[in-house]
Amino acid sequence: MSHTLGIRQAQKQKTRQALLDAALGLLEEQSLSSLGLREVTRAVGVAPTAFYRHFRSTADLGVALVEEALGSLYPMIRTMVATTGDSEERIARAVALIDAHVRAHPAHVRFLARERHGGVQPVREAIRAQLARFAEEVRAGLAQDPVSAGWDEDDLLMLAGLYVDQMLMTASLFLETLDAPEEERARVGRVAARQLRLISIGRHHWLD
Amino acid sequence: MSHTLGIRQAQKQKTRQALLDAALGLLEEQSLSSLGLREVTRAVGVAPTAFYRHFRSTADLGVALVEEALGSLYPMIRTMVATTGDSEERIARAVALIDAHVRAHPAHVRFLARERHGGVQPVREAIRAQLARFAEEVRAGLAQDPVSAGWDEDDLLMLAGLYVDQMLMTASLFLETLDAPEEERARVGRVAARQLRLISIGRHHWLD
DNA sequence: AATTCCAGAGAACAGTTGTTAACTGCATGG
DNA sequence: CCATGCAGTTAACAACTGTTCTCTGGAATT
Repeated sequence: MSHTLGIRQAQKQKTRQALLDAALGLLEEQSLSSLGLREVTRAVGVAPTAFYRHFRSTADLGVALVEEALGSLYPMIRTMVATTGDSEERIARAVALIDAHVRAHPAHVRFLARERHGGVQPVREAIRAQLARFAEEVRAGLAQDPVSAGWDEDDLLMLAGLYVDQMLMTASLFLETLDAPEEERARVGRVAARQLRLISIGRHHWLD
Repeated sequence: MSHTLGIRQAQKQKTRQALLDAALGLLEEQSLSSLGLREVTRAVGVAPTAFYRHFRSTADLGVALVEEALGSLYPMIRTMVATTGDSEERIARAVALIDAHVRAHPAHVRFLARERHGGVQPVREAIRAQLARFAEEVRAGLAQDPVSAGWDEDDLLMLAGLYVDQMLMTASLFLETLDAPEEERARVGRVAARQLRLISIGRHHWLD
């Protein structure tokens, strides 16, 4: 399946990845709509015109970053959905997973939170579409759960959307406490767990 | 209390407001971090240097916009908190209020959703601080409700935060359907109502 | 009526931006 | 081994940016 790339294609992909990484770094303190193409190439140490060999524009780069950022998020969602145990265990696991993901890929989380409502339409749309796929995945997972017996398909998707949004909000809060005292970070985790617990309780009594 | 401004101060405030309005308009298709000072003054029809008579920088303008945008949101929150009736009535009222607010002040909602996680730190901080005030207001309202008898103060604030976040998410979704068919907009409203219902159910069984 | 104040104008600055065209050198396929 | 392809370079372009300094006209103060 996997074909060894020629040294030419390999070098190209390496440069492309360097551009993506540099962009993510620069986006720590600005938004995509203010990210300049020259700025990115300068950070990589490559000529401005080289940018065009990989991307049509910075918006195009943004769409590529969506794939990268959500690509790293996808396995986490799968893990969360696949996790077994009672409600309380699953909640604790979920919060811990979010925490770990933010530590592992802070720039990815920042990018998603920032550009989800950001100023570049194609990027917003790409994020929306991918998050909808995630919600669908979560819905499928919820459908397996005996608690969901008798649930409407629409209601399951509604709940899945709530979970996805909540996950992103929590991730963003963890991000803001990345270089705050551990105590603050723990507080954020506790609040997030209780919010998930409240949603879980609502879920159990939905059909009353 | 109210002092009639001299024509000088009046003219100054008029220009300032024109700058704020122009900025909100320009931010429809970009983020604050890419908004140029010249761009804003050009839209108003005033010399670039006039900008400095009102704001130190575009970040400063952003903070002023936070006050404007949240100032228009505040009355809505008060109304929502003050609304009486059973759960179902209050939810319907809340969704209708959000809908009406998005129609009345789309640019304000866009600005908040966009810059809450945006690339300008002082603006993010200003929004965070004001939303915390809103959550406190909601918490105080919830505390009055008999349903909240026996609730922890922390848990009430946790719930208030959930409501505030949910309100902003819903407002942002309504915003995206501003020029979509009415059917789509109604669908968004129904999903938002069901999410609020689920949270409400969780609230009623929290102390079980 | 004379003086001070100050919102806004005008011009100029050094530096930045995206995009074009024509190039170079090296990996690749025939 | 030679011809083609193509990632990355160099140079130049007009347009734009934030910021400074100087100036002006009319409102505010005395």
